[in-house]
Amino acid sequence: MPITLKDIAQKTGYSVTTISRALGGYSDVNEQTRQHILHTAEQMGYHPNLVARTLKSQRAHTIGIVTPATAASADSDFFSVLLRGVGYVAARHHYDILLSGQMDEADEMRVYRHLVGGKRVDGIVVARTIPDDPRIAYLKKSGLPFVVSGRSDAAQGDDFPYIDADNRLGLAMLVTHFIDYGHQHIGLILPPAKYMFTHQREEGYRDALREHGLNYSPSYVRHASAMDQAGGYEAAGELLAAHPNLTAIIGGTDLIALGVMQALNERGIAVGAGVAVGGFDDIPVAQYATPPLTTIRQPVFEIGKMLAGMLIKIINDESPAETQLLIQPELVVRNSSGEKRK
Amino acid sequence: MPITLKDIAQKTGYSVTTISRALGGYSDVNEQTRQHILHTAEQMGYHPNLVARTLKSQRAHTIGIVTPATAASADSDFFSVLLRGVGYVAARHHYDILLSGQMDEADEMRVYRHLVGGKRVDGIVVARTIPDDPRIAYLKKSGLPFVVSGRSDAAQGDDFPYIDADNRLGLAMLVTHFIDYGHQHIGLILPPAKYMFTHQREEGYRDALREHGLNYSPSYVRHASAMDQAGGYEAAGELLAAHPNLTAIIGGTDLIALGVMQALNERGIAVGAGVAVGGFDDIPVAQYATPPLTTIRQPVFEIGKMLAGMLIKIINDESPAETQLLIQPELVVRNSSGEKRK
DNA sequence: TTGTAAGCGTTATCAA
DNA sequence: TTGATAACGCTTACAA
Repeated sequence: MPITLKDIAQKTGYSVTTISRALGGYSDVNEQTRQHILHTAEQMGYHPNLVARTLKSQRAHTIGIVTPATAASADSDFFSVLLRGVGYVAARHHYDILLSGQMDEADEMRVYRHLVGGKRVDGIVVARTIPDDPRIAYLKKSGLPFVVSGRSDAAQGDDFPYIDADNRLGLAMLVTHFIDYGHQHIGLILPPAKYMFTHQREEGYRDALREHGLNYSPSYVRHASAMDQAGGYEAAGELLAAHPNLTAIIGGTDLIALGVMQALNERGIAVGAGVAVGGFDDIPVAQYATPPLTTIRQPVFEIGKMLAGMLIKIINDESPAETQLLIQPELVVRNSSGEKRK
Repeated sequence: MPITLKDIAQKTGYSVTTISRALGGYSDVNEQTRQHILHTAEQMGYHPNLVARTLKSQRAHTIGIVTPATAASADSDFFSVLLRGVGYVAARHHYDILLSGQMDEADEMRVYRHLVGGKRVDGIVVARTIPDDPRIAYLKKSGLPFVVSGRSDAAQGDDFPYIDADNRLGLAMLVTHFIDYGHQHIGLILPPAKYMFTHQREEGYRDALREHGLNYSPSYVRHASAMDQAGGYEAAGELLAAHPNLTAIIGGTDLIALGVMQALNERGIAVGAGVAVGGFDDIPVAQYATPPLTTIRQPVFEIGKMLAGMLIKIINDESPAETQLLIQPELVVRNSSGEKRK
């Protein structure tokens, strides 16, 4: 049913080789011949078989991404926006995106091998790093170009191309903001410890406290069981019970912060005036929360675009100007901060 | 660098054919031989080249989706969630997803030809239909399996596999709810007319009014210039200026409804008590709006899952039980409805 | 039980 | 300027 070079060859009387060259725009084809071939191909509705072309050329013009097992959950917003950014730039370079899904987390390395070994992609985008990420170790060995959203282990130098929001700085900015607003007892509810950015945000918390001469109390810090509102709600309940003296609580993500707000509401504590709340990410919901949520904005869509640009350059041996980028996030103050105290 | 069947053949002394059969689990291979080959393949780190396999077998185990040009905009939530649903089921059937992006809307048919002609996908999911959708006409001709989120033209029978939320019913439910709450003058701000679901929702509006013996006034209906908050805001301004007697306004999507709320706030009209507002879609933001937004919930993630299941069945000639599904949406009453009037 | 050979549709090398 | 021929890595008749 689909038209091949052979079909055009038969119809025009030329060899497959000549058809290929005419369509490929090579100079060593008679102009008349080319016109005839182009015209015939057009009217026959020819479209190259990209599978065959990829097999031969070893170029797929495709970027691979593994969708996280959590993709069905609330957190998936981050991934969706990143993907959109990658897709935006990919389309403009005529690259496609191959999404390979995992059934569960244990499945993840299998999917990476599937993607790398399958030869259908020229490069891979890795998202949501964990400390000492095995995917990165594997990709380094594989030789396939890849870029990473996030870092994996600063101690080991992170010697691979990445773009990361400066999570440490972001959380430090938020803590500094609350200190500036007169808070001395600031709680923190972190996402699960497995994620790399969790540690970076925690570090920012400690750094900012130290910098302002405040005491760092480990018991002010808790991990939510999951990176969603329910996790934040639960952890906030525990934290509030243990430390009624807290005047501000930071959620390690906006969803966690929404859970914190929920817990406060339930206890009749006014968000802002009673206990100030801050989040991280600036998801769309943040500005619609009641009160609107103070948070740290990171440009996820932009990061996706930059990742794709970087990866495509690497694929084409163009060596991008920067291969390790730390993006400065932005403090967005809203009413969940309450009034400045003094 | 990557290991091929040939490499294993050389190492073991068997022919490529035997290697292929041993790995493929065929019965006509000596058990000892198979063990030896399996073991060697394993320790050499063999992974099949899926490009070659696809070229030979004409099966890509991949589902194609074209990302809309609007994917960078606020509306893209719908697409992201649908994609997640498709991906969820695809992964469980060991199918991958090939995303092909368009640069702009004019580019769209080119991308579909690219996807169909390229032979890298076994089927395609189409989203966000328009009346008389040319993509559907093209896919029908192409012979490639496809499923559609949405219908295209009821008059022509929509003779293709689809799953659609019952938009007509959904909006009728919403109108009926407002009528039940005592409203007689209900405005409607629709998304752009190019989308199929816009017309279905408008139909639901008219049907419900008629059913309850209320007059349908075309001037109560406006189209937003875009399917986002700004579009809703602008159109609401015009509508309110022209018809100060309206006591309820429905946004054709939640984002439009948020724009309506913004316009009301600006005029000092209380959402709910002053003018009731309703939306459609139940995006996450809806429940966080102030006041929370009454809306119609459609199970987009579920629809994505069902679409993938249906498509994979069609690909495998399993003829799914249902190929044309209308999903009943759900009315979610929140405070933007205000109190029941009498 | 194993091997030879052809073919999927393309591109590249080499002659003519 | 054009055409045979081989090759990309795999699967599958068909032989042996």
